[in-house]
Amino acid sequence: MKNDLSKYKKTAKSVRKNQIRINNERRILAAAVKIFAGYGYQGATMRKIAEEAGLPKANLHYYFQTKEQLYRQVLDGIFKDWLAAANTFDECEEPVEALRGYIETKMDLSRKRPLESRIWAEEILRGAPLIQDQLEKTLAAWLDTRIKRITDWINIGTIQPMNPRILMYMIWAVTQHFADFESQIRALNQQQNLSDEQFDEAKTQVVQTILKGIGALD
Amino acid sequence: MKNDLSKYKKTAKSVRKNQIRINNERRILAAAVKIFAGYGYQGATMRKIAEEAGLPKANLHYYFQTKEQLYRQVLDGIFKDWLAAANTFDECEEPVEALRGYIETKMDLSRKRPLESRIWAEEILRGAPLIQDQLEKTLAAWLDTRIKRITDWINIGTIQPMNPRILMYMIWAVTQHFADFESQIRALNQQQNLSDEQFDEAKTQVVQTILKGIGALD
DNA sequence: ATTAATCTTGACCGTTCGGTCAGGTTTATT
DNA sequence: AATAAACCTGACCGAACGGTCAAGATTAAT
Repeated sequence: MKNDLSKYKKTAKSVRKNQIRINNERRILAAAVKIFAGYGYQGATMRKIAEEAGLPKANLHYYFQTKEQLYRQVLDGIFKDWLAAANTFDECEEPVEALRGYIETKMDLSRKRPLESRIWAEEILRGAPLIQDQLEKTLAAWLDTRIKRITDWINIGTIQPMNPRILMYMIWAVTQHFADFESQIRALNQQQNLSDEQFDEAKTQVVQTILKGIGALD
Repeated sequence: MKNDLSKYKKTAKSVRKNQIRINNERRILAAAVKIFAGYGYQGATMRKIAEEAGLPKANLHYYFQTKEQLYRQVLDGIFKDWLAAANTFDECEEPVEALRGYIETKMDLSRKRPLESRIWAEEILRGAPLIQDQLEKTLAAWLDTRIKRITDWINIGTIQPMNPRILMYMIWAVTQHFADFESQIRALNQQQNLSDEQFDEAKTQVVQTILKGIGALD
């Protein structure tokens, strides 16, 4: 009994971890997102991340053995968010509303989490050295099932014939552009970030243009 | 006379430069494009660029005093290409053909010069620290005049009402995506880069979707 | 043929990087 | 109260970075 109890406690602890550990890992990861997004993987330094987190540099290495491991955990978190947003694609049976919902969710994600979008973009830009597996397996599988859905819509004549894969590329490109190229958009908008109203207008126009462009509207 | 002659020769020389200098600067710039595109500004090292160019590192510093100056010249070259492509927008009076031509030119540029596109994208991603001026002045001016043209088309009813600025963002986003996210597209295409046929299909669909999306087709 | 200008390069320098570690402190367990 | 486990951190390390420089080699001008 004594044995069982201690075993149970040990397991519970290792699963739920210590509160200190939970807190510090969160702080470090949040700081890492900011610094990786602002400077890129190579430009980011453990010193800058430590400063941002308000912790000594050696402490980072206590929780994350190497810079690469810290970066991997940041990427993992981003990928999970990405997949969560991606599943809004399946919430509607009807093509117009399914696509509209997905595009709007992706736009909202770009608006609310631009840093994460930029980290992802830089990783792809560098040839996706650390996430190639995830792209080739998880993302490819996700894309294949959605392509099948779109193909069904085409076959029953709800939307016009086209290559669904290219449609998804277009959606990703446009929605993520508002996060990844934020500094260019700002420079072309009197050095002001898009206001909520401007962003809403963009969101509406993006949805309208794409849906109309594939013959799902009008 | 002797004085005049020597002065003239000096001027001619400094304008046309030496053949050795022309050659080596070209070699170094070509190597720099490859390395900056592959590793990013911070990840690129003068050593790697020197190896790629087949020259000793110290020689790079003879032609380009600092890494930043070399990078600036690379960016300048890219910006010039960008503007040259951008001017195809003005070649046609008619909106459908003007937009089609511009989109196709941008797609071709992504296909033929993906490295340059990626360097540009990374610079924007990092907040455009070195090209903010060019964005706010040259690019903003270019965009404004094209927005006026599109607005005219809207006012005479050739294309439907919308925000031309957002249309341009969408065009940039989609066309550059095929260069900037090439490694993601490859991972989702059985680890193969798009074939010429696949790219042509993408080009056609991008043009069709956007033009139809703004009510310029069908 | 001589001089001047340009080009080339191995060796070197100060700085900063990611990462380590010993030894102290705090927290949890018994 | 005592012991163990987890946490903290200043000081340090080898490697790699951008950049420099002196001295020699090559090319151009007279």
